[in-house]
Amino acid sequence: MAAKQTGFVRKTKQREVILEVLRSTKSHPTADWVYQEVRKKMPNVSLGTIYRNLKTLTEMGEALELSYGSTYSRFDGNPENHYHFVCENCGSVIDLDIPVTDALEREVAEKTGHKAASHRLEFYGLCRDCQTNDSTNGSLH
Amino acid sequence: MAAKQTGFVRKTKQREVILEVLRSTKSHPTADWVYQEVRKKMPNVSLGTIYRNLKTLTEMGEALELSYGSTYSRFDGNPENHYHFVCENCGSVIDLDIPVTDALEREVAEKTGHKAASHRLEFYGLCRDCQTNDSTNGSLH
DNA sequence: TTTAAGAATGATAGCATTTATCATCAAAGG
DNA sequence: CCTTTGATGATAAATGCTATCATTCTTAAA
Ligand SMILES: [Zn+2]
Ligand SMILES: [Zn+2]
Ligand SMILES: [Zn+2]
Ligand SMILES: [Zn+2]
Repeated sequence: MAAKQTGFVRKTKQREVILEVLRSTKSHPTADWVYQEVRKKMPNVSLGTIYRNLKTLTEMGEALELSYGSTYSRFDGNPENHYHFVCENCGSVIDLDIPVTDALEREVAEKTGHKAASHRLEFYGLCRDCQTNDSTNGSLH
Repeated sequence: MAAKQTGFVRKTKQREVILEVLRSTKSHPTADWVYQEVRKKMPNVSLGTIYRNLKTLTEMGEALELSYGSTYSRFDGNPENHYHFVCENCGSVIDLDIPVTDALEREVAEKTGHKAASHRLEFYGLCRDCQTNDSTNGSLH
């Protein structure tokens, strides 16, 4: 579950491009979206390589894996902890510029005895765009 | 995606037992765990019926669907919003008795313009039990 | 620069969870 | 009792991801 047992991590062109693609967007893309983008630069890349490297990058602390809903993961090229807003109309996942409060973790430790090392906070509702456009149901991409 | 188009929801023995089982535990079980439990009372119940009704119950506001990680969903028989602690050692999901702060949603609306209708907060770390037992890796159930 | 070790890749098969299908059953209302 | 139609059980299928493996490529030592 941690890094490989005896091996080390080699630098590959594939992982480089994958990280490049991941950092080029704020859309918190799925593995398949990354796959399609990477294929534009490396037509022969394998989907398995995408999954493999997204996992490796996450373990290396270069990316975050998000999972809203149970069907698929999204990935985040910004590895620093931050909060997200998930629009229930258009499906977009938006970074929030509000401070990460470690005070919450202390509160949990004090009140419950469970020692939190991290926390995750997400908001669900209507994003700014979907409030003005009164479409009943957005595109969801 | 919402309730069925023209129909209505009938009362069935299956859904009754499923909700009963879901309310009988605080372990935030998976669909398969619910399935095994319901089978003890209704040996011929179908797994499809479990999934179908867990979805229906969630839509009815009688349960919550949680998704930590991307492999499977957990369900919560307590439909009121509350926060969870996920132990990274033993895998258990624990209800937290700390107040739900709607102030966070107001802060998001003020600072970002995105109108949050709900939010979700999870903590990750070592639960109380796993701190005292210095096992390197718990049972994960 | 060559060489050897083994990590990473591409291709593909496999797996686990969830959803769709459909004939049959049964809840609700008259 | 009878009709309507939502719900069920059994099963197939879809989805998202992981495992496998022969081959390729990275790395560091010779
Ligand atoms: Zn939106
Ligand atoms: Zn983000
Ligand atoms: Zn624990
Ligand atoms: Zn709970």
